[in-house]
Amino acid sequence: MKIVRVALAVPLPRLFDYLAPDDVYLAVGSRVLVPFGSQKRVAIVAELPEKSEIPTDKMKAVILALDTASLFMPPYWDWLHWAANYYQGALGEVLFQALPVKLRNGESAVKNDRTFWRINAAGKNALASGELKRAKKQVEALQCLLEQDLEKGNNDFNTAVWAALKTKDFVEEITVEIKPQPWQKALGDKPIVNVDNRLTLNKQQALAFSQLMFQRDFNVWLLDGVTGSGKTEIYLQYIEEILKSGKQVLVLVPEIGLTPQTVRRFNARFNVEIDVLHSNLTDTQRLNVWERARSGQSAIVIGTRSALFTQFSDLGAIILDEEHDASFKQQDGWRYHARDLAIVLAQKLAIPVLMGSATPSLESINNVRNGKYKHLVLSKRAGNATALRHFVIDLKNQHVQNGLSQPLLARMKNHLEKGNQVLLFLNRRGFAPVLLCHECGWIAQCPHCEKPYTYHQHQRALRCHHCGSQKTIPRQCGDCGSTHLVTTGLGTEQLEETLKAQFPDYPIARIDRDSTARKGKLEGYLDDIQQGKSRILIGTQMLAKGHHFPNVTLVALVNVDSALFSLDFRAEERLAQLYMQVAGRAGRAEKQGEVVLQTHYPDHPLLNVLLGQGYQAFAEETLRLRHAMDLPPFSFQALFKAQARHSDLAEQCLSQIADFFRQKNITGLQILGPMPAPFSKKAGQFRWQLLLQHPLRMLLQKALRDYQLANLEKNSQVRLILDVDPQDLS
DNA sequence: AGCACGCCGACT
DNA sequence: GTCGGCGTGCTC
Repeated sequence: MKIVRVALAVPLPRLFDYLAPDDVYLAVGSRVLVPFGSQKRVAIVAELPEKSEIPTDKMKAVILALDTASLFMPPYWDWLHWAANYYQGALGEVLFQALPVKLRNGESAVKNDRTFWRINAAGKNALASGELKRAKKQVEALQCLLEQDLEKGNNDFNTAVWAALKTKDFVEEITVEIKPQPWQKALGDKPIVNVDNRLTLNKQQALAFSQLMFQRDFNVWLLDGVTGSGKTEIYLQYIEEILKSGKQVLVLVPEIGLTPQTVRRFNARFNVEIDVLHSNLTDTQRLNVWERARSGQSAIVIGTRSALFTQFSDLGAIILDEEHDASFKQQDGWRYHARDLAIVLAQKLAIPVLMGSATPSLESINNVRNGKYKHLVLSKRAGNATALRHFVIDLKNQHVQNGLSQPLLARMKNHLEKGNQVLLFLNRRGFAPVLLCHECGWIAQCPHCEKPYTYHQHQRALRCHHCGSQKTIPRQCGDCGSTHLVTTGLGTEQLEETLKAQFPDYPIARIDRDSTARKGKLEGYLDDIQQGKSRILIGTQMLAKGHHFPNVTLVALVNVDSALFSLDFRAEERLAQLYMQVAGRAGRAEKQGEVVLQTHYPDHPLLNVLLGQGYQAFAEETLRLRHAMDLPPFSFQALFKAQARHSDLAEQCLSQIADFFRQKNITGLQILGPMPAPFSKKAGQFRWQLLLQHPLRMLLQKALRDYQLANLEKNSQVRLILDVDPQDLS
């Protein structure tokens, strides 16, 4: 008997040893079925050790080998180990997440046949006789089958429809053997690219393109181009070159960016095999894409964050659009950043990464400065959109109605009466309410940390989220003595109510996570907006990206203050990115566009830099401030989050961890907290957090490894999450 | 993460 | 008497 060390899909930071007969071939990276506790589970062979610490009589035996070879190609295997280590995830969780669901559940990885539904004579008769007219979907399915067979699990009808047709004996299952053929072969005599769709590059684009062509090995390129400057055309022509060299391309886009238009543009340009990984694929379809990329059948794979785990037989480049977008950060399970992981993968594969943004993250701008990334700049806009006018409304001493000032209401009225649409943005990401004086703009601040206190309504208290100190709510402004103190922030529903009362004649669309939770809802709303059925649009971040609304002429950022004084140091950066995107929304067509910002701080220096000098200047100024305060990208962070039914338990758990790091006495390590999380109580759970910060990534990593090795005793009533390089401190 | 074990309240 | 609520502890 030999020993196999396997990884399981459990969040435990260890591997498990099993016995296997000597004559069973088990490759590292292949799957096995093992008994685990009272269940049978799929595991991945991680190592084949000589001996085990576990006594032989305690070890169980592998039930079955599921693969004859590793499911992970060597560079991907190394990369996933690196990722598990860096993001402090359990190897099992990481490896399993990198596989399509069907493979996680133990289904066969090699598919050499495909099963199709085919209509039979009885089905044709049924269709002709109209006997099925009550089962609309079944009729539709049969009609599709008249045209062609449909693959099982890879079509637009659900399993219930097929089950019904099968029992009525109207359809048959046809199994066809398939021989995978590389995409070049599938292409045949057709050219890779439809040349007549290709746009001519302007001087700037051509310069950027020739730089890209000049260095074809591992390089990270930041294509920094304003909206409409033609980033996509560069991507397309770059992809063309990669394809011509016989290699495949991975295209990563933000969640909101994977629209039918994007896919259509790729399909119109290229004749090659393109696979799209979007959120409503079936598990069978996902497995197909995985298999096709791995065996070289697809030339291009387009997808969101998780598409990064597609393996390719011969990948030539990774394109990552909207590099700054928050959706590249996984926010549950093991919390990786797809942009950063893509770069590590590209390095292992010795291929280039091309990422683009109109508003690059400060991390990336800094990486350009220190020479890690190469900068490509597109500053010229292709079209001739009319210049945008912006207005800052000073909220101090204004009559404000649920966050809406009179000048804003007047401006809205004006635009609406001209027949145009109005878009109101509420930026609630990383939101924590702050107490401020409506007359002079004074903010209640912690005297020790010089950071704004967070207003806790139910506790009737102000609390500092840096040092944890607490204070009763003052009745007067600390500066001018006024008693008119207000809290920043309101919700989209509140805003909708107020606007309904103000503008009863204009239909309102509210677009946020809650109102668009159901599938297809967002698309419906967007259609209504396009057709002008909604005149006032209220939205969060979702509405800012990618959509083009030609009749929106007024865009207002209702709630800028909470971003200017957020606990999260990235809030200003996000506001600036939102502002730039929003500015791209208004006035794209012939009509004059206006952007309005409401704030108690019209003189805020960062706001002035952004509005007066643009994003680049804003980024430089903000980087200077981050540098002065040792914040990322000039330091590295890890965030521990604890949740428990009792506040004390969560706090104690983090205190214990904080003590552990304090005892280690690591030079340069800052230990901030434990402090209550900005939303300190959610769904009956109390949330606390502890932030670690170090100027050197390596030393922070070492500290985290020491912590994992120490294996501190933990209370099972506390849920503990570790977020390496957190993007969101709230 | 699952799942079993175990110890208390409200049901036929 | 027992069905099932979820706290606790373990998985090679």
